[in-house]
Amino acid sequence: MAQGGDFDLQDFLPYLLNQAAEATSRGFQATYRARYGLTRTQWRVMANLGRFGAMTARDICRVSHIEKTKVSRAVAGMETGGLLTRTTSDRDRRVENLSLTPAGRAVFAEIGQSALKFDAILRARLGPEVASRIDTILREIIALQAESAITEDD
Amino acid sequence: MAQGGDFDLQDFLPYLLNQAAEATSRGFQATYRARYGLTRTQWRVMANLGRFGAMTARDICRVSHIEKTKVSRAVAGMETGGLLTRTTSDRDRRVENLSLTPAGRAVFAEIGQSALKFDAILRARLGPEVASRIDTILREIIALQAESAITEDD
DNA sequence: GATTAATAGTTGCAACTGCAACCAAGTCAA
DNA sequence: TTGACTTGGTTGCAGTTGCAACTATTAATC
Repeated sequence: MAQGGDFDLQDFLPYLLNQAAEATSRGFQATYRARYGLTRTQWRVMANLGRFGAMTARDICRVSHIEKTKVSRAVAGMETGGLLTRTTSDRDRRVENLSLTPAGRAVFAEIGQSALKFDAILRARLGPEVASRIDTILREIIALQAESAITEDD
Repeated sequence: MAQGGDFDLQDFLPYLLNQAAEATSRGFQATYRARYGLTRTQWRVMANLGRFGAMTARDICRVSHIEKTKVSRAVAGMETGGLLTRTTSDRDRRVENLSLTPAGRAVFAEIGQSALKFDAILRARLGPEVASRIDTILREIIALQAESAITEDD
């Protein structure tokens, strides 16, 4: 029976995923942070709006699994930065419809292009076989966790 | 030629990695945080010390790519929590040798065991083929980024 | 209609983070 | 030795985060 002392962090899947995620994210961060003054959450919000058009904050939370308070603050910042506008819905005045301004769309187009390039370089280095494989696996992992939180009661 | 507007966050490798990492980490976080009051960095420091015995803060930074200030603060907290001791080296009085106390080793053994279990469940769900494959790929990605930061100059 | 519950979004707070600046100790060279 | 440089580790600060508590609006129940 395995003892806790046998545990090696370097083989722990959540740790490996974190390392890989941080390694790749760090490189791209410069693009949206230094060059456009966006936080990561802001960039993600922008990416969703750029992709899907108008959405509510709640929609963004759903599709990208970001905390609603993070989205709230990101949206506030982007609004004052002139990147998006919000209009409260007539049907339900709790709801706000978010959409990128022309300026916001322009920024999205530029960062999006950098992102495509970045992704392509990354995948080129991994090779086509691995590059296509990794997507499937990662999505599987994400889905796994969504469907049921792992409960370990000692 | 691809335009920035074609960009889809859901296919962006850094994003997928982040989602997968967060999904898996969140589940395990409860174990070390709620149950033992450790931060993630503290848990990682502990895992390294538990695995390798005495190390310096600098060593920990090297092997696990954690910022030195994070390590510094984690170590301080763990010391006041009675989980580790530091003794300044005689040869070089800048250096501090860190090692777990018996209490620290006990906690490590328990969390380590939970971690092994957690990892096993995760891999079981993925299936053996994927589980073994993902390690290789992730390590490849980590190594990629280490050897050379991607530079994209528009 | 009044009461209760649910939902969209915000805010306060305490903790965590990253970066740059810092201190103390050691090295190297003249 | 003195000075310039490196290195191990800490600290200050400004920004980000997560959680719980909050407001405002709508829905449900009686």
